[in-house]
Amino acid sequence: MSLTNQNDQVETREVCVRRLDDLIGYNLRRASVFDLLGAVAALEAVNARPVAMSVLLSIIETPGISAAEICRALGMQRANIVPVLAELEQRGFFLRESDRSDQRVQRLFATVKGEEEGARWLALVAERENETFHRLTPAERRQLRSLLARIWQESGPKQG
Amino acid sequence: MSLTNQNDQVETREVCVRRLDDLIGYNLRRASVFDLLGAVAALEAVNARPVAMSVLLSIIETPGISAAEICRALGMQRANIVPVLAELEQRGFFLRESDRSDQRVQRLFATVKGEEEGARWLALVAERENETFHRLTPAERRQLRSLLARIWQESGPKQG
DNA sequence: TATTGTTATACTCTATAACTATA
DNA sequence: TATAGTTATAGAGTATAACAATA
Repeated sequence: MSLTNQNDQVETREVCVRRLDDLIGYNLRRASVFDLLGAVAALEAVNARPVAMSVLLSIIETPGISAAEICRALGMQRANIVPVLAELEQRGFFLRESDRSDQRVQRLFATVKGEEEGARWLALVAERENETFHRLTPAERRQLRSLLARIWQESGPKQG
Repeated sequence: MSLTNQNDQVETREVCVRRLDDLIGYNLRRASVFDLLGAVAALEAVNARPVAMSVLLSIIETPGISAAEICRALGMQRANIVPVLAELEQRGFFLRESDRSDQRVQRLFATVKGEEEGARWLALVAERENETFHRLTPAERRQLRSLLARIWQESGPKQG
């Protein structure tokens, strides 16, 4: 027991940080910005932004999801989803339906056009990722995704 | 030869993207934001921001580096480093010295106080990373950092 | 009292254009 | 002409406060 704890303690301090490049967070940020530039470029052809794609895919993947639920899932503020939804709605990608049991919430459902467009956007970004991560093998990409998911997922509603 | 190529082709398409969560970039972004919140919180106690830390550490790690060189290394605009340097200079963390052979450039050198503060900031952020990445083992953290570094490093001056 | 959708607003970060001085 | 440092400004992205309607 105590031996195991001791080993964990030692292991926790095993990662030595001497320079900026040693920080995981720094590399995380640089890689994320690098990737984001690619995603923005890939979505330019279809007049979309990464956040809009995330919102549309949330509606497609969870039919009937509400705006507030999307915000909680994506980690964004309720106020900021309003113009995003307005544009997606104007382009005919989803419909709003009042919840019968709770008049406050609007249930969102993707149209066929919205489903097609969302799938197209996702494919464009996924294709671009082949370039962005061309230095990594498929196995390395899967592992990277798995490691990243473990960092932020199940982290609770508010960072922690 | 052609068999190898075929296998590579197959491998490139092996990573299947059906949902938003399948995108590496999405997980990259979420993990980066999650980490950044921690870094910002860790640096609040010393009145610093992540970018200011990166700039100060650049000066410490490369004595005599110029502002333009820092910008190229960190991937930021020259215009945006001005207020960052102004604050670091005002706090006495580095000195400017005109380059003798080129009067346009200023060589930047950290003071002892600046070196101490930079090391302190780095330690604070590194300590925070132990929380941020507590779900990953030390080996996984090193591998993550290695994978991330390969994504953005040696990517040329302008994304690619 | 709490939540949804919304508006308005502020703040941060980043991007662009232009200027000067030097090369 | 090209670059360094600088200024001013514009644009995203995100955050906060408040509101009406509903629970």
